[in-house]
Amino acid sequence: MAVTQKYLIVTANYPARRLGVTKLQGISVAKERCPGLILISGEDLSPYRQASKQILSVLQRFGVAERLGMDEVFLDVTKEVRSRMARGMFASAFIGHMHTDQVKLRQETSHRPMDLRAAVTQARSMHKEDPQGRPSPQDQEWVVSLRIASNIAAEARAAVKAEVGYRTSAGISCSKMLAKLVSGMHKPDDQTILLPTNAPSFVAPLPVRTIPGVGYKLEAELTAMGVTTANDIRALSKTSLVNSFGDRVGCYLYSVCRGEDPTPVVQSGPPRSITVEDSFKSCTSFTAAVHILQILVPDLLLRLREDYEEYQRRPSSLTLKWRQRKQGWSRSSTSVVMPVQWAHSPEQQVEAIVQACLALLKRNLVQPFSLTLLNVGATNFCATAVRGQGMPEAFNRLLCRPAATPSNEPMGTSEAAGVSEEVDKRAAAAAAINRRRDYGACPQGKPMSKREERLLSESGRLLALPAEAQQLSRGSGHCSLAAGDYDSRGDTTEQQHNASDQGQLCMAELDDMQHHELNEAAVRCSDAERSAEFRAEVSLADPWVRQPKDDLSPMKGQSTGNGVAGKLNGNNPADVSQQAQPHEPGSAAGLAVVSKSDRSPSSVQITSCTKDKLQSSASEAQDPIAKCDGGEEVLTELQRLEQMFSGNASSAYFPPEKGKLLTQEQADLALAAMLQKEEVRLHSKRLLPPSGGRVLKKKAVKLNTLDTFLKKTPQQS
DNA sequence: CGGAAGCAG
DNA sequence: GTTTCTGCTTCCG
Repeated sequence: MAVTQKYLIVTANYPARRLGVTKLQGISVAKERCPGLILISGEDLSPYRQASKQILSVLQRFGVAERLGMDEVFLDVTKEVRSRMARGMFASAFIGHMHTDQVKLRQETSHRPMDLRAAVTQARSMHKEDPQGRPSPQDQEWVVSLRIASNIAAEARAAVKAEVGYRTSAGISCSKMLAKLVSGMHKPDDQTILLPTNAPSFVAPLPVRTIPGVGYKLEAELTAMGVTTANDIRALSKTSLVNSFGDRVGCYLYSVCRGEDPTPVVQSGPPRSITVEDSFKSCTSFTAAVHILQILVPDLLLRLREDYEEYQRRPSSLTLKWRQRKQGWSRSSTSVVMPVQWAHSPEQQVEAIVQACLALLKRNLVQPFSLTLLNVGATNFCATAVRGQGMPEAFNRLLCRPAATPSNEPMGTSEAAGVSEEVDKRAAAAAAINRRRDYGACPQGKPMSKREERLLSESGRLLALPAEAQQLSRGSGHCSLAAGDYDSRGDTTEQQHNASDQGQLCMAELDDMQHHELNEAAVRCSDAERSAEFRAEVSLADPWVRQPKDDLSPMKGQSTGNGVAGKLNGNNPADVSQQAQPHEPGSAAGLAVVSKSDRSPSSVQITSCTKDKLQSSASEAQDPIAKCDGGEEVLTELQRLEQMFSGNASSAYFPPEKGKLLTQEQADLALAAMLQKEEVRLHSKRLLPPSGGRVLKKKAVKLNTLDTFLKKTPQQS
């Protein structure tokens, strides 16, 4: 069995791999090698996200868990090891395969040179004897703690199997790098131990590419220097490594080639970004790009809604990335303040994002272009306010999530959304994801003909699969996604049907005039304006926001030249001093559990988080603002703003963001800007009588500052 | 600070 | 024929 995306195999189960099916293989090649191959569409990742979440929530019971991509987790079980030692619960034996220098390695595939496998699968050793020889006291301490760690790993994996149903593999050692290196040694469904004693000789002969953090580029650079193995790196001085590769990478390489890795396991929180993307052979016009965005954006919004339900947070930035045909791998990207009003209807939200993306695209590209990928994403998440907390009820209704309600209280109106409705939404979204297709592209990587290319760029319309590609999809039974898609399009217009019959599905042309207007409006609305609006809407404080580095780093500014490499993938080197020292014998045990599922060979996503900060910051944000009756109608925007402004409540609505507290003045300025803008809007719609200066009267001082503020902000252009 | 690049699965 | 769909971190101007 294999999972597909577009025309590629993205992962395959072990029987298929044995027959030569590999990751990122063309489906046709895979079918040749394995005619009976069963293909599963992997376009919708949500089942994998869910599975990953379940697995992570089990593993988290055993220690500090750090997600690595979609299906691997680092677990630091130091605490549990110590606790067991303190209680006298010593393990009588290792569980798993002890990796020693005697065990030969083999390369699993040339496709993935970084994967290490033991050449000879030893008889499964549940009670492997301790290594022979006379270990030093230090080594002996490691033996004791890693014996316990290997038992914990076995328990954790057993729990995953019992509770979620997946087989897993694990590596057990004193650091992330070592645990990871040996984790796949006895895949599937077994674990491998590496004693720190054996680390230097284990690492030395490895090709540099096997070292986590050494990718394609770094390997190439090293090779150019005549360095191919970890041992070759050892010949280089730390100074020369730092000179060649910079502080971070240089120090990391220096440590790692000696079998040492000081990077700590860092508890993973909720994702810091959520993105959706689609690739295609070609997209040459803004109109075509809009079609693609209209498929992607609803999916993004659904994921954001789910994220909101889980974490009560909203993103404050919208990012757009694209790849151009000629540029190969590189992606360009740009971002703006998230243009969405969360109180608006889903349709309005989609439209707002699509138009913002279009504006970004227009700012960066001129037709005709040739995009091969679009990615829309949300980042900079901020926690939302809690209902109540001294906010006016109108504000609560508009901007806040509901306060926790007692279980016996009847469901509110909007929150009552209902479980079935949620399920419907998810199903609809899955259908939407499955509507993703190759657009102008063909499966099997068949390029578009010149004529098709020309048609695409001339008409600005989107072409779908040519007839022969449809035939292929239908006939072979693979890519059931593509075939089923056509059949299930109940809403196709007549025009589309006709086009489809000719082998070219022209998706409905949008009303260009309408687009043009909307786009102009989007461009007119400056980022600063949207920013002000948005900040009012969300963000009291982000409970998961990272502490500013200064706070975490008492050693900031000090030298890191003590052999401690900065974490390659992300930590302040100073953190190490405050966490378990992986190389301090007996005090720590790193454990990597590599959770590679067999049931569905790929998975994703997050679980836990700490919410303690939310309450405190929310209560800090309380402000003695004018109370409103709960039962009144929703205020008009202008009234609402005025109320906030006159009530001196601005700071309540522009509270800490990313650890920074807006000053009262800044908050007032932002609020005043919103107020002014809203007045202009209402005037332009003739909803207000001409009465300039109304705002000015209220807070003359502030608005003087506002004038200078606006002058300094070159947003008129 | 935004965007590019590199790494990861 | 270097490709999928993500997500993270660091570097750099």
